[in-house]
Amino acid sequence: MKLITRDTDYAIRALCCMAAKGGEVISVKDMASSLSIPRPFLRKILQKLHKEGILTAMKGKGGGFKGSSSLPETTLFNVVMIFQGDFSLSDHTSGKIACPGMNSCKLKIHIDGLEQTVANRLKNIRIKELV
Amino acid sequence: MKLITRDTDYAIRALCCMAAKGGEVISVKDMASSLSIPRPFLRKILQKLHKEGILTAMKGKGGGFKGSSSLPETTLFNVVMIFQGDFSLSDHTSGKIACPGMNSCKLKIHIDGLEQTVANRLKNIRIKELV
DNA sequence: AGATAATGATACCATAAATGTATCATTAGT
DNA sequence: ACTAATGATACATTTATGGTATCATTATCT
Ligand code: FES
Ligand code: FES
Repeated sequence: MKLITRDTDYAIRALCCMAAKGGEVISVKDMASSLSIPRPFLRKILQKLHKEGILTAMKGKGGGFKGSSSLPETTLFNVVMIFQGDFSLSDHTSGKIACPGMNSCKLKIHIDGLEQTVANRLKNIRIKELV
Repeated sequence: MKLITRDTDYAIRALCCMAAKGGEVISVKDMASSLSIPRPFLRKILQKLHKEGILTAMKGKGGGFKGSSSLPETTLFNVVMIFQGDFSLSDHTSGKIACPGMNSCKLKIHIDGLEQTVANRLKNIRIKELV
C-alpha cells in the first residue's frame, strides 16, 4: 500500500529543489536530468503544481518554473491532496462500502482516528522545512 | 490512496464476526450473506486467513471456518501484512526509487517516522478489542 | 521576420494492482 | 452414492498508476 504515490513524491522533490534555488527559473529539462525523473512526466507534474498556484511559469525560450510565494508554506498534505484527490485510508470508513453498523463501530473509530493523525502529521510538514 | 484495501477490510470484518461467535463454525455461504460480501471473494480471503493460522477450517458437509486460538490477539497490522505484503508508505523511502541524498534527507526522516507511527497504531488494535 | 526553445492543454498508452470469478479436486457428513 | 462444504489455483475484469506524444501558444534571440 502506498500513502505517497510516485507523482506526489516527484512533486515534493521538485518543490524542494525549487525552494532551494530561491526565485531562480528552472526548466523542466534541467530539473528532470538533475532529479533523474522522466522529463514528460515531470512536466505534467509541474504544470499541475502551476495550476494550483504553487509554482509560477515562464513561457517561451529561456522559460521554466519557479516557486511562487506560497511555496515555502506548502505542506505535504497539500501536495498529497493535489495528486491523490481524496484522503481516506479505507473505503470502509468513507462510506463507499455498505456496512451494517457504520455508526458506533469500533473499527471505524480507530481508522478515523488514525486518518486524523496521519493528516495532521502531513499538515505539519512544510516545504521550507525540507530544504 | 488506500491504506486498507478491500480484501483487508473484508478480512477484518470477517474476523470480528468469527470472534463474536466464539468457537462456532460458520460457512462462507452464511458469512457472505450476512456481511454482504461476494461469496467467492470472501472464500479466497478466508482460505488465506486459514493458511496463516488465524482461522481453523472444517471440510465436508456442515463445515466452514472458526476462529483459532490466535484470533483474539491478532492485530490489524497482522491482517494488513497478510493481504498487502509490505508496509511502505512511499517507494521513495524504501529504496525503489533512485534518489540522491537518500542518507540524511529530511523528507525521508519524516516519512519513516510517520510509517512507524502508523505501524504502531495498527499493532495496538486487536480483533478482540473490536467485537 | 523567422528559428528556436520553452510551457499549456490534452489525449493517448502500457503496466500493475485491486477486485473479483470459475473450476476441479478433496473431504466429510447423511 | 449424494450432497455440501473447503483446498488449490487459474482466469477475468476493472481501476489506478506511471508515463508518452502531440499540437498549440508564447517568449527570446539572431
Ligand atoms: S462500520 Fe462496518 S465493521 Fe465498522
Ligand atoms: S531521499 Fe530523496 S529527497 Fe529524500
